[in-house]
Amino acid sequence: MQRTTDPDARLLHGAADPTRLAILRQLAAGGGVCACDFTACCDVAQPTVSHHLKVLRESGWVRTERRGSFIWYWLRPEAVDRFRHIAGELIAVGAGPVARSLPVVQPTT
Amino acid sequence: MQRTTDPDARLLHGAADPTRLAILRQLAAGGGVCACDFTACCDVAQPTVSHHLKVLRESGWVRTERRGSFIWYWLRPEAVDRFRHIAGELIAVGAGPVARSLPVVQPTT
DNA sequence: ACGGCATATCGATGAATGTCAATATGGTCC
DNA sequence: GGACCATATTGACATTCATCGATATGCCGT
Repeated sequence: MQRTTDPDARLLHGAADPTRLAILRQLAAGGGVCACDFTACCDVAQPTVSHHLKVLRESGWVRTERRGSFIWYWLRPEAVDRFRHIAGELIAVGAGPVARSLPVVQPTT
Repeated sequence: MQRTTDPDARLLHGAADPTRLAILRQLAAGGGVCACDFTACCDVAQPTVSHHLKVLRESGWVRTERRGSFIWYWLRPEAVDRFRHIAGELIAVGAGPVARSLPVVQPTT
Protein backbone atom coordinates (compact mmCIF):
# COMPACT_ATOMS: atom_id res chain seq x y z
CA MET A 1 0.00 0.00 0.00
CA GLN A 2 1.28 3.40 -0.95
CA ARG A 3 0.48 6.24 1.42
CA THR A 4 -2.41 7.98 -0.34
CA THR A 5 -2.15 11.54 -1.56
CA ASP A 6 -5.92 12.14 -1.70
CA PRO A 7 -6.47 14.88 0.91
CA ASP A 8 -9.98 13.73 1.78
CA ALA A 9 -8.85 10.16 2.35
CA ARG A 10 -5.93 11.44 4.42
CA LEU A 11 -8.29 13.52 6.52
CA LEU A 12 -10.59 10.58 7.14
CA HIS A 13 -7.64 8.35 7.87
CA GLY A 14 -6.48 10.85 10.44
CA ALA A 15 -9.73 10.48 12.36
CA ALA A 16 -10.06 6.72 11.85
CA ASP A 17 -8.46 5.58 15.08
CA PRO A 18 -10.09 5.42 18.51
CA THR A 19 -7.26 7.27 20.22
CA ARG A 20 -7.17 10.02 17.62
CA LEU A 21 -10.95 10.31 17.61
CA ALA A 22 -10.88 10.78 21.39
CA ILE A 23 -8.21 13.46 20.94
CA LEU A 24 -10.30 15.24 18.31
CA ARG A 25 -13.38 15.13 20.54
CA GLN A 26 -11.47 16.53 23.48
CA LEU A 27 -10.15 19.28 21.23
CA ALA A 28 -13.65 20.10 20.04
CA ALA A 29 -14.91 20.22 23.61
CA GLY A 30 -12.00 22.14 25.06
CA GLY A 31 -11.21 24.66 22.38
CA GLY A 32 -7.48 24.56 23.08
CA VAL A 33 -5.83 21.70 24.86
CA CYS A 34 -2.35 21.20 26.25
CA ALA A 35 -0.60 18.09 24.95
CA CYS A 36 -0.07 16.97 28.52
CA ASP A 37 -3.83 16.53 28.92
CA PHE A 38 -4.18 13.87 26.24
CA THR A 39 -2.37 11.15 28.15
CA ALA A 40 -5.29 11.20 30.59
CA CYS A 41 -8.13 10.59 28.14
CA CYS A 42 -6.31 8.02 26.05
CA ASP A 43 -4.94 4.96 27.75
CA VAL A 44 -1.64 4.98 25.90
CA ALA A 45 1.92 5.99 26.70
CA GLN A 46 3.30 9.45 26.03
CA PRO A 47 5.24 8.59 22.85
CA THR A 48 2.07 7.07 21.43
CA VAL A 49 0.11 10.25 22.11
CA SER A 50 2.87 12.24 20.48
CA HIS A 51 2.76 9.96 17.47
CA HIS A 52 -0.99 10.36 17.08
CA LEU A 53 -0.70 14.12 17.41
CA LYS A 54 1.82 14.05 14.59
CA VAL A 55 -0.59 12.07 12.43
CA LEU A 56 -3.32 14.61 13.18
CA ARG A 57 -0.96 17.44 12.32
CA GLU A 58 0.05 15.86 9.01
CA SER A 59 -3.51 15.10 8.01
CA GLY A 60 -4.50 18.71 8.61
CA TRP A 61 -6.67 18.26 11.68
CA VAL A 62 -4.74 20.34 14.21
CA ARG A 63 -2.27 23.13 14.59
CA THR A 64 -0.03 23.85 17.55
CA GLU A 65 1.47 26.73 19.43
CA ARG A 66 4.29 26.64 21.91
CA ARG A 67 3.63 28.40 25.20
CA GLY A 68 6.57 28.14 27.48
CA SER A 69 7.35 24.51 27.99
CA PHE A 70 3.81 23.44 27.07
CA ILE A 71 2.50 22.91 23.59
CA TRP A 72 -1.13 23.69 22.87
CA TYR A 73 -3.27 22.08 20.25
CA TRP A 74 -6.28 23.43 18.38
CA LEU A 75 -8.66 21.93 15.89
CA ARG A 76 -8.35 23.51 12.45
CA PRO A 77 -11.80 24.76 11.45
CA GLU A 78 -11.00 24.10 7.77
CA ALA A 79 -10.55 20.42 8.59
CA VAL A 80 -13.89 20.24 10.34
CA ASP A 81 -15.53 22.08 7.46
CA ARG A 82 -14.02 19.70 4.96
CA PHE A 83 -15.17 16.75 7.05
CA ARG A 84 -18.69 18.11 7.14
CA HIS A 85 -18.56 18.72 3.41
CA ILE A 86 -17.70 15.06 2.82
CA ALA A 87 -20.57 14.08 5.10
CA GLY A 88 -22.88 16.24 3.00
CA GLU A 89 -21.71 14.57 -0.20
CA LEU A 90 -22.66 11.17 1.11
CA ILE A 91 -26.36 11.76 1.51
CA ALA A 92 -27.85 9.20 -0.83
CA VAL A 93 -30.32 10.36 -3.43
CA GLY A 94 -32.05 7.02 -3.74
CA ALA A 95 -33.99 5.75 -0.76
CA GLY A 96 -33.07 2.13 -1.33
CA PRO A 97 -34.20 -0.84 -3.37
CA VAL A 98 -37.68 -0.08 -4.59
CA ALA A 99 -38.31 -2.72 -7.23
CA ARG A 100 -38.22 -6.34 -6.10
CA SER A 101 -37.92 -7.44 -9.71
CA LEU A 102 -35.03 -7.03 -12.08
CA PRO A 103 -33.95 -3.46 -12.68
CA VAL A 104 -35.37 -1.80 -15.77
CA VAL A 105 -31.99 -0.61 -16.91
CA GLN A 106 -29.16 -3.13 -16.90
CA PRO A 107 -25.87 -1.99 -15.35
CA THR A 108 -23.22 -0.97 -17.80
CA THR A 109 -21.20 -4.04 -18.69
CA MET B 1 -2.39 -3.37 17.48
CA GLN B 2 -5.73 -4.97 18.10
CA ARG B 3 -8.50 -4.37 15.56
CA THR B 4 -10.61 -1.69 17.23
CA THR B 5 -14.15 -2.37 18.39
CA ASP B 6 -15.18 1.30 18.60
CA PRO B 7 -18.00 1.55 16.03
CA ASP B 8 -17.29 5.18 15.22
CA ALA B 9 -13.63 4.50 14.55
CA ARG B 10 -14.61 1.49 12.45
CA LEU B 11 -17.00 3.62 10.45
CA LEU B 12 -14.35 6.25 9.81
CA HIS B 13 -11.81 3.59 8.96
CA GLY B 14 -14.23 2.22 6.39
CA ALA B 15 -14.27 5.54 4.57
CA ALA B 16 -10.57 6.31 5.03
CA ASP B 17 -9.31 4.89 1.77
CA PRO B 18 -9.38 6.58 -1.64
CA THR B 19 -10.92 3.58 -3.36
CA ARG B 20 -13.61 3.13 -0.73
CA LEU B 21 -14.33 6.86 -0.63
CA ALA B 22 -14.85 6.79 -4.40
CA ILE B 23 -17.20 3.84 -3.98
CA LEU B 24 -19.17 5.65 -1.28
CA ARG B 25 -19.44 8.77 -3.44
CA GLN B 26 -20.66 6.78 -6.41
CA LEU B 27 -23.21 5.09 -4.15
CA ALA B 28 -24.42 8.45 -2.87
CA ALA B 29 -24.73 9.76 -6.42
CA GLY B 30 -26.32 6.67 -7.91
CA GLY B 31 -28.70 5.55 -5.22
CA GLY B 32 -28.18 1.88 -6.01
CA VAL B 33 -25.16 0.61 -7.85
CA CYS B 34 -24.29 -2.76 -9.34
CA ALA B 35 -20.98 -4.16 -8.11
CA CYS B 36 -19.85 -4.47 -11.72
CA ASP B 37 -19.84 -0.67 -12.03
CA PHE B 38 -17.20 -0.08 -9.39
CA THR B 39 -14.32 -1.55 -11.35
CA ALA B 40 -14.71 1.40 -13.73
CA CYS B 41 -14.38 4.23 -11.22
CA CYS B 42 -11.60 2.67 -9.20
CA ASP B 43 -8.41 1.68 -10.93
CA VAL B 44 -8.04 -1.62 -9.15
CA ALA B 45 -8.63 -5.25 -10.00
CA GLN B 46 -11.91 -7.04 -9.34
CA PRO B 47 -10.80 -8.93 -6.20
CA THR B 48 -9.65 -5.63 -4.73
CA VAL B 49 -13.04 -4.03 -5.35
CA SER B 50 -14.69 -7.04 -3.77
CA HIS B 51 -12.41 -6.72 -0.77
CA HIS B 52 -13.24 -3.05 -0.30
CA LEU B 53 -16.94 -3.77 -0.60
CA LYS B 54 -16.54 -6.33 2.16
CA VAL B 55 -14.82 -3.74 4.35
CA LEU B 56 -17.67 -1.31 3.69
CA ARG B 57 -20.19 -4.00 4.53
CA GLU B 58 -18.47 -4.88 7.79
CA SER B 59 -18.09 -1.28 8.87
CA GLY B 60 -21.79 -0.70 8.33
CA TRP B 61 -21.64 1.57 5.30
CA VAL B 62 -23.51 -0.54 2.76
CA ARG B 63 -26.01 -3.32 2.36
CA THR B 64 -26.52 -5.57 -0.62
CA GLU B 65 -29.21 -7.34 -2.52
CA ARG B 66 -28.84 -10.05 -5.10
CA ARG B 67 -30.71 -9.52 -8.37
CA GLY B 68 -30.15 -12.37 -10.72
CA SER B 69 -26.45 -12.71 -11.29
CA PHE B 70 -25.79 -9.10 -10.29
CA ILE B 71 -25.35 -7.82 -6.77
CA TRP B 72 -26.55 -4.32 -5.96
CA TYR B 73 -25.16 -2.06 -3.28
CA TRP B 74 -26.82 0.72 -1.33
CA LEU B 75 -25.58 3.20 1.21
CA ARG B 76 -27.05 2.65 4.65
CA PRO B 77 -28.68 5.91 5.75
CA GLU B 78 -27.86 5.11 9.40
CA ALA B 79 -24.16 5.10 8.51
CA VAL B 80 -24.39 8.48 6.84
CA ASP B 81 -26.37 9.82 9.79
CA ARG B 82 -23.77 8.55 12.23
CA PHE B 83 -21.02 10.08 10.12
CA ARG B 84 -22.79 13.44 10.11
CA HIS B 85 -23.30 13.15 13.85
CA ILE B 86 -19.56 12.72 14.35
CA ALA B 87 -18.97 15.72 12.12
CA GLY B 88 -21.34 17.73 14.30
CA GLU B 89 -19.48 16.72 17.44
CA LEU B 90 -16.23 18.09 16.09
CA ILE B 91 -17.28 21.69 15.77
CA ALA B 92 -14.86 23.44 18.08
CA VAL B 93 -16.25 25.71 20.76
CA GLY B 94 -13.13 27.80 21.02
CA ALA B 95 -12.17 29.92 18.04
CA GLY B 96 -8.44 29.44 18.48
CA PRO B 97 -5.59 30.91 20.47
CA VAL B 98 -6.76 34.22 21.81
CA ALA B 99 -4.15 35.10 24.41
CA ARG B 100 -0.58 35.51 23.16
CA SER B 101 0.69 35.25 26.72
CA LEU B 102 0.71 32.29 29.02
CA PRO B 103 -2.70 30.80 29.70
CA VAL B 104 -4.43 31.96 32.83
CA VAL B 105 -5.14 28.44 33.95
CA GLN B 106 -2.31 25.97 33.82
CA PRO B 107 -3.12 22.60 32.24
CA THR B 108 -3.74 19.80 34.67
CA THR B 109 -0.41 18.19 35.51
C1' DA C 1 -25.63 -30.61 -18.11
C1' DC C 2 -22.54 -27.31 -19.90
C1' DG C 3 -20.24 -22.88 -20.93
C1' DG C 4 -19.94 -18.24 -19.66
C1' DC C 5 -20.48 -14.33 -16.72
C1' DA C 6 -20.54 -11.84 -12.01
C1' DT C 7 -18.85 -11.90 -7.63
C1' DA C 8 -16.55 -13.73 -3.59
C1' DT C 9 -12.79 -16.13 -1.27
C1' DC C 10 -8.02 -17.77 -0.67
C1' DG C 11 -3.08 -17.26 -0.34
C1' DA C 12 0.82 -14.59 -0.76
C1' DT C 13 3.42 -10.35 -0.62
C1' DG C 14 5.11 -5.87 0.50
C1' DA C 15 3.95 -1.69 2.86
C1' DA C 16 1.81 0.93 6.58
C1' DT C 17 0.27 1.08 11.35
C1' DG C 18 0.02 1.29 16.60
C1' DT C 19 2.59 0.55 20.43
C1' DC C 20 6.32 1.23 23.75
C1' DA C 21 11.15 1.73 25.92
C1' DA C 22 14.95 4.48 25.36
C1' DT C 23 16.73 8.68 24.11
C1' DA C 24 16.92 13.39 22.39
C1' DT C 25 15.34 18.21 22.35
C1' DG C 26 13.94 22.37 24.23
C1' DG C 27 12.06 25.02 27.83
C1' DT C 28 11.83 26.68 33.06
C1' DC C 29 13.57 27.40 37.53
C1' DC C 30 17.17 27.54 41.11
C1' DG D 1 25.43 25.52 34.60
C1' DG D 2 22.53 21.84 36.26
C1' DA D 3 18.30 19.51 37.76
C1' DC D 4 13.77 18.93 36.12
C1' DC D 5 9.73 18.88 33.22
C1' DA D 6 7.13 18.55 28.64
C1' DT D 7 7.27 16.87 24.21
C1' DA D 8 9.29 14.81 20.13
C1' DT D 9 12.11 11.35 17.83
C1' DT D 10 14.19 6.85 17.17
C1' DG D 11 14.22 1.97 16.80
C1' DA D 12 12.06 -2.30 17.24
C1' DC D 13 8.16 -5.38 17.08
C1' DA D 14 3.79 -7.51 16.01
C1' DT D 15 -0.39 -6.59 13.61
C1' DT D 16 -3.15 -4.90 9.98
C1' DC D 17 -3.78 -3.50 5.33
C1' DA D 18 -4.14 -3.04 0.12
C1' DT D 19 -3.24 -5.48 -3.72
C1' DC D 20 -3.35 -9.17 -7.09
C1' DG D 21 -3.41 -13.98 -9.34
C1' DA D 22 -5.71 -18.10 -8.93
C1' DT D 23 -9.66 -20.34 -7.74
C1' DA D 24 -14.33 -21.14 -6.04
C1' DT D 25 -19.35 -20.15 -5.97
C1' DG D 26 -23.66 -18.99 -7.94
C1' DC D 27 -26.74 -17.53 -11.56
C1' DC D 28 -28.25 -17.56 -16.34
C1' DG D 29 -28.73 -18.97 -21.20
C1' DT D 30 -28.72 -22.73 -24.38
